[in-house]
Amino acid sequence: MKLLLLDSNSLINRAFYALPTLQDRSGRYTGALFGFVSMLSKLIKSEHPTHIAAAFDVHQPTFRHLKYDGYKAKRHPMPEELKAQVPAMKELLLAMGVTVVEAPGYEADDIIGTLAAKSDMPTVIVSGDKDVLQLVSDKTTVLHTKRGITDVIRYTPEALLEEGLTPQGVVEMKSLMGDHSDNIPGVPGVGEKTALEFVQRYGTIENLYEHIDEVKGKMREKLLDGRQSAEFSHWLATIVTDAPVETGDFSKYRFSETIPYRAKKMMEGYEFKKLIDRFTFSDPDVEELAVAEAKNEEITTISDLKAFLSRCEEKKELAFYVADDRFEIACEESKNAVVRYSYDLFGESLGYDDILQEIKGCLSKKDLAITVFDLKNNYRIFELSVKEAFKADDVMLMAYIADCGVYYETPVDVLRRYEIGDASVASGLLVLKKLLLKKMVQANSLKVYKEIELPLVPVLYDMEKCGFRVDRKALDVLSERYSGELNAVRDKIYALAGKEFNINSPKQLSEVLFDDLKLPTEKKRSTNADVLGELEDLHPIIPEILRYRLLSKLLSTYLIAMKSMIDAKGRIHTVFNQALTTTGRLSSSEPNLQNIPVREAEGREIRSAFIPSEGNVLISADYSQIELRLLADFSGDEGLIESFRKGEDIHAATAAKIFGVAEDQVTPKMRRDAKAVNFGIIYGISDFGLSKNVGCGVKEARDFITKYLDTYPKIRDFMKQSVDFAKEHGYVTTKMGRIRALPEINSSNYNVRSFGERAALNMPLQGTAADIIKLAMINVYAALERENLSAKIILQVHDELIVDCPIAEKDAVAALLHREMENVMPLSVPLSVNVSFGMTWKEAK
DNA sequence: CGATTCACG
DNA sequence: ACGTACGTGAATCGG
Repeated sequence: MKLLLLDSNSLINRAFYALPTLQDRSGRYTGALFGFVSMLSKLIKSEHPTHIAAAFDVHQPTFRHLKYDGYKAKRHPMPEELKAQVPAMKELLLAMGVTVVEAPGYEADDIIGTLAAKSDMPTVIVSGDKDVLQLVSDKTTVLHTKRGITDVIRYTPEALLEEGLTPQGVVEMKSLMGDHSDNIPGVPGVGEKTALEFVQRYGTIENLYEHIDEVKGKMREKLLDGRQSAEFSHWLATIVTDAPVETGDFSKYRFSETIPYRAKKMMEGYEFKKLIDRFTFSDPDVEELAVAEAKNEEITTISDLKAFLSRCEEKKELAFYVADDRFEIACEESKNAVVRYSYDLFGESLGYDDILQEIKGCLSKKDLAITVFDLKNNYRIFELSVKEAFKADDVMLMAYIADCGVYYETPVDVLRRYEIGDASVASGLLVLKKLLLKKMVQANSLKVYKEIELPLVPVLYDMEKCGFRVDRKALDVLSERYSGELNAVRDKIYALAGKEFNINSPKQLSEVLFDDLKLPTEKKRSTNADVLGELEDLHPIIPEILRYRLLSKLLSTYLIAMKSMIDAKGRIHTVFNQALTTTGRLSSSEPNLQNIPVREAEGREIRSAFIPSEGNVLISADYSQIELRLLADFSGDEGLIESFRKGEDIHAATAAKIFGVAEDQVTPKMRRDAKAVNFGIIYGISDFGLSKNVGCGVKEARDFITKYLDTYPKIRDFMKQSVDFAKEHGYVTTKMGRIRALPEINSSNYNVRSFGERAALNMPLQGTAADIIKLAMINVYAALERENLSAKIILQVHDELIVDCPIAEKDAVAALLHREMENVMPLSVPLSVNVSFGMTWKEAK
């Protein structure tokens, strides 16, 4: 959350004088508009405000002005060329979704002062005037446009202090030195230098006059003569914080970086050619759809509800949404039923369960097109068995596929994004369904939704419901063992440091290491394992700290937290988020079962607490090198393809080739380095990143990469083609047509652009792997059912499936997993799956 | 609530 | 001259 407050009059003035006189074809003046919008585009990019208020002056004589005759009267009159642009600016801002705020008789800075005072989010004020510096606080920063429109200085309390001022000091300064442009008189004969001196010494003018005896000579006379003027100036210079503007509900100022399409039309009218590219605009189809705002109809009786639902059945269309306090139902875009529920003990009004049962009755009806947001969660809401899991369109998944890269938590988020009124959610879902289907057809990604995401929903629901059996006692034993050792290690660290401190605090730890113990550091005082690893031999405290970190991580994240999530049946149920990652992977949370330790021995022990159901065995089936195989397929590189076809150890084979030795001459280090390069390629390699990972110089790393790309020349072409495609189209895709938008790829910022280039390489590989395992899950699930096997998929960890399998089915299921997973999609290299068994997850590896 | 750290693929 | 591997979630500290 961030609030951006624009001192619009000041900014539009800056813009006007900073730019030459511009006119569009029809002769309208556009210079100030252009400058203002250009500035705004930069602010949006750099600040990412969630709320914006553009404050404008509305001059009207009020008592505040009348008290001081001549106030503002002397201000330069606004040139005609600028005057005409002010209303045009307001119109354009409104079109862009920026709230324009005015209050008769109040200046823009009074409005800003009020909003800044009342907002409870971080606030950034943008102005060309220095008055607003008095509003600087820990919460509020000021961006002062120094010269032109691009030069800004950011004022925080600290930055202000460096100029020798406090926020209040800004007011005190003005009271003494005055401000010509604002017609604040100040004390005649006192300039900036003197004023600053007094303010630094006395703080306030009030205090200055209390100690006026300390001021000598002519200056004292000037001050005494100007006292009244100083006090009056003080009053004038103080920005008010009680202007009559909306401060109760800041949602009025909400702003979305997706700018309404009609603003684009307006900008085109003003001929802002390049400037337009700096904004993201909403879909042009959307606004015609958005016209129809649905009528809401309150339903209060069970018979009305029944009637509405049977109408839905007639229309063969049903969209619904379950909220905290109500259900919403619709069968057409123009009408939305709202059914509020209450907890009425006498059963006189509609209760949650009554409504739920009524809707539930419709779910199994044939020929009824159901639309919801987050289908899997709706299965849970209706407490459905897996058999009852109904078919429906899921707008959350549609938006995830059609509008990739934007995370939508609620249907309201999607409705807002498409400017569709959020007052009627269920009918809004119908509008969205139509729109998003169209988008997917245009983008060629409908298949991903229909054939991957949607059929995956009941599979995931079943997995979540089933859960993973956990041996609570085994967790207890580990907790005991690790917390005992943790205490011992903690004492050792205290002894070595010579004091007690919070080892969990990176700040305190770095003070102990780099200040108390004087361990060497190159400017970064990070305490992460990489840095500590380099210091390992320099002090005996380092290995203890690493050990402490390891143990406390295991305890807090995997032992204590995990235990609290075991249900009455001794099982843990994760939640798979299907619409979150930018690549198409799933994510797992509450708890995350996709990051249970495996790499280190101690951590791996935790897997021995994960066990099969009674009478079952765990089966793990993981794809071997799936992303590298996809790299081989995508690039068509013969060398890499050949290695996979022959079933070679790919890292060893790579090492042999890039180091030019026979395969039996490959040392472990050579294989390790080759493996790092293989991974690096998948991540969108950089010499620096590789050098850090391998622990060699950047130059050596560069040589590695060159040798690698000479060995597999088509990979070089593939990398270039991927980046070129992304630069041209602004997105990349997987083999199945899943899309990731990559606006970063054409950024003028090197770091942002480089990130885009790496993501352009990585996403098609990681995303296609995600598509493949999702398809495999659907196929495995169907095959298990078809063959009447009662084995259950219980977990997916990106390239691996865990199955809870009756011992009698063990061999059949293993064969099934091989068959379904390896034949999910034909590639120019084989997909290879390793299957292993165990009575604990640790054994099944 | 952001930053840091570390667990996984 | 710049600062870098891709994708996640959870615990913890400290403002």
